[in-house]
Amino acid sequence: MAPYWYVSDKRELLDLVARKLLSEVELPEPDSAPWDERLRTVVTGIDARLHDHPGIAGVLLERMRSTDRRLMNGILEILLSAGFEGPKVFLSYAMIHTYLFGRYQVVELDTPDPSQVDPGDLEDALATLVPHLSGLRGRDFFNYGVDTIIEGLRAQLAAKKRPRRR
Amino acid sequence: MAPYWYVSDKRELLDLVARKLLSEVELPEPDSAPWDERLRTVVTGIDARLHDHPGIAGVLLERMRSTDRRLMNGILEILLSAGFEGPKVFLSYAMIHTYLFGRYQVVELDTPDPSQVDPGDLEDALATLVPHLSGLRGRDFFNYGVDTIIEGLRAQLAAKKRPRRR
DNA sequence: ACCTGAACACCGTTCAAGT
DNA sequence: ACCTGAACACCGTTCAAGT
Repeated sequence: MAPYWYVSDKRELLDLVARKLLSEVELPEPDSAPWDERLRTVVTGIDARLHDHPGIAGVLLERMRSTDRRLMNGILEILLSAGFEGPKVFLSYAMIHTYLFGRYQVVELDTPDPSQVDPGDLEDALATLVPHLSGLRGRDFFNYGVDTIIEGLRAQLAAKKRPRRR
Repeated sequence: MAPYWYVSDKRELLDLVARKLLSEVELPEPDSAPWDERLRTVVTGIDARLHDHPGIAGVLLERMRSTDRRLMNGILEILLSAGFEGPKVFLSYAMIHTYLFGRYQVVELDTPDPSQVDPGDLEDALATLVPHLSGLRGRDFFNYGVDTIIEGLRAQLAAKKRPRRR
């Protein structure tokens, strides 16, 4: 019961834990590398911390506010240095935030036992793809997701400078 | 208490609700439009449903399994038609899944009242950006996120065919 | 076969009482 | 100032009893 003297809520307690956890993540020096590499570095650092304490990801996903201010600033600055402006900086941040912390809410998809799946069902895309699933690890999902987001952001930057395609 | 006769768990009950909800989402005809447009259509359809019942998003985020099989297949087929192969199909699906359902876990970021933020703090990227935040709506986050993911996926497809850059 | 009501375990929170 | 223990409300689940 003692914590209740310091904190008014369980939520608030978890916020503190979350902040503490993220405060240990290092931010790369501003000019140490191009923006995409720096972004990958921070995001990987965060992910490493979450890996050890996956329960905390939920707290962070829910409330951007409880994200360590220093870290959030660090990411915003990387995005600014990439060339994002105004609202785009936030839109980009929110996307990264959602993916990064949302990941840990997804229970490592329990593979439907390949032998259980009816392989005759060719209509069923899932069934025919199941064999590929067993080789995938959490790391693969993370790397692919981060790659895709970075490429997507790069495209957004390019779109700003050229005539729209859409 | 009656539900407990049909279902062994609260979780299982919510799974059924989630499936029912997604079963109402329409899938575009396979050749009706290019893959990216079709993807945007499904994803927007899902989002519309979630918008009315945001509580369900959490269930879907947690367990890919409880996603309506028909819908998941529909998305996998769109990805296949885009040119993704083997594991990449899943990696791409997982990314979309995480973002789409994760979104609803993020409480609409409570803007730190602009007048509260110290504007003198120029070190603080967040503080200087706050003015841009007030104009942003949930729709904006969604559209930007989906755009970015689609562009990211397009880049992944292109990377497959050309020599690697990384 | 299906529903109801009472009971139980569990957990977040409060509060009075301790030191 | 800070901690402890008992009490309470709330919720998921069980189970015996109803129809």
